[in-house]
Amino acid sequence: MAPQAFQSEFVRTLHARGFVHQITDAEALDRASAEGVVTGYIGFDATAPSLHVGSLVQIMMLRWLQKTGHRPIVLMGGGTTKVGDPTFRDTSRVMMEGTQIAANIASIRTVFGRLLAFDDGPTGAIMLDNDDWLSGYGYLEFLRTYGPHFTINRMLTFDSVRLRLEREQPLSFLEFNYMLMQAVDFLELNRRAGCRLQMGGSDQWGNIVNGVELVRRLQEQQAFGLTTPLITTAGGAKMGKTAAGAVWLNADMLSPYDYWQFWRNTADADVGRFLRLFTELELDDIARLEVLPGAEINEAKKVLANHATALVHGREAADTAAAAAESAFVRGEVSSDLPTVEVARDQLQAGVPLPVLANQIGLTGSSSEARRLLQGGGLRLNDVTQTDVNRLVTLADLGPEGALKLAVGKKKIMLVRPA
RNA sequence: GGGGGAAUGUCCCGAGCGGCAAAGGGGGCGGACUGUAAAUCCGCUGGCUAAGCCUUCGCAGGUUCGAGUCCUGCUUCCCCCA
Repeated sequence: MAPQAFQSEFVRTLHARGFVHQITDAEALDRASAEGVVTGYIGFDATAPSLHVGSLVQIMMLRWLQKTGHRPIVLMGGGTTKVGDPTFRDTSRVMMEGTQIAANIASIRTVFGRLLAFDDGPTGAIMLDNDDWLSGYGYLEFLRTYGPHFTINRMLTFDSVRLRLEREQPLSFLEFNYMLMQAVDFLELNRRAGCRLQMGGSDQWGNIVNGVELVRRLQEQQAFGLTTPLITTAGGAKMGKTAAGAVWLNADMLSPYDYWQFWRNTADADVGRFLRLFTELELDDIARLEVLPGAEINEAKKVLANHATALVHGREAADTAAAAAESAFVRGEVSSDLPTVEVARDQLQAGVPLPVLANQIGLTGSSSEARRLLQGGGLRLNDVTQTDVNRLVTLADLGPEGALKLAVGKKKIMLVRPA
């Protein structure tokens, strides 16, 4: 079916913006979306206190779902996280404690408040936790109820299982059951909230299909699955990893400034694709931006950074980050919006070896790393490249604004103030 | 139950006759060149207020001046036989 032929705004939009990898029954989903409100869900792991940009594609789909007149469900995997999703993982995941999981869910929840409209209307978003039903099942009950609907023969054919076995890596029985739990999630959501659509990354296809089938068998109703392509950078790398670690969505784990920088540093070749996926700009505008020649493409990257940051952190934080970047990179000024760390005045009075200070404020991962950077000419104090490992930093290094600027490379910049 | 293999730097893959902070890649970071891009070239890629000290090769012991390397036991995985 050609993209233009889609009747529903929902399917048409996702298609046009590059979200769609596979759909279980595209025509039927399109029809259902054109006829009325479709309730759809995406499951999120609760292994960390924040989601990262790897989940952003999924989040954007929930936004579009709601924007185009349907109802999104955010399903937190409180129950499944106790088991650990083995899908396309080489090694088993560690099991997590309930209290930790609950804390993670609470933290993740804060991000969704800005991204989706949670209200009582027909398209109001809702958030659920699969622990609510999964932990309630008794073993025999679960086996009797759902066991008959799955065959080992079939389960072994799913790539997620097959590849693990082929690579001769262990797959525990616990993990093997993961796909059953995810299928049951879909069923429960169908019963509780009339959910008919599950979306996810392409690696979730097998799990999603299982859910679609379970709903069809037990509810005698057609359900849909939709997966996104794996989003990689033009360099072929999985998206969202930087030296500093994952690109978190929670501001307390990655500052809006760094988040803005992440998008600003997008490779030329990725700009158009990312604008379509991670902003809600009109496609016509994006088409204009992505073909900007040479260095002008940087304007498109700023637009991308502004919009992407505004979505997650708000307009104000995005503007602040953009302004800080402008002053730091374009004018080379010390901006108070740069990440700032306070250091005891006494310490500066006495003098601190530069590598020790760099490590102390978290600019580098270790003082040894700082030393190496220093020797390689990669560390600057107040914009002057330093090479002396024994350089002492003192109060004399403070600038007119009472702060000193430490930078690793061109992009990792921090301010130090005495306290 | 019996026999044979495997586990290496907390990103990954992977070499390693008893002298090892441990070859070589990939990835990442820094530098040069640029446009806060890509490509290319060069450097770095255990920790420590550091000419020194400390910790690393699945786990626990042992032999030795000295163990990733040899011996014993254990754990996990793979293969063959039953």
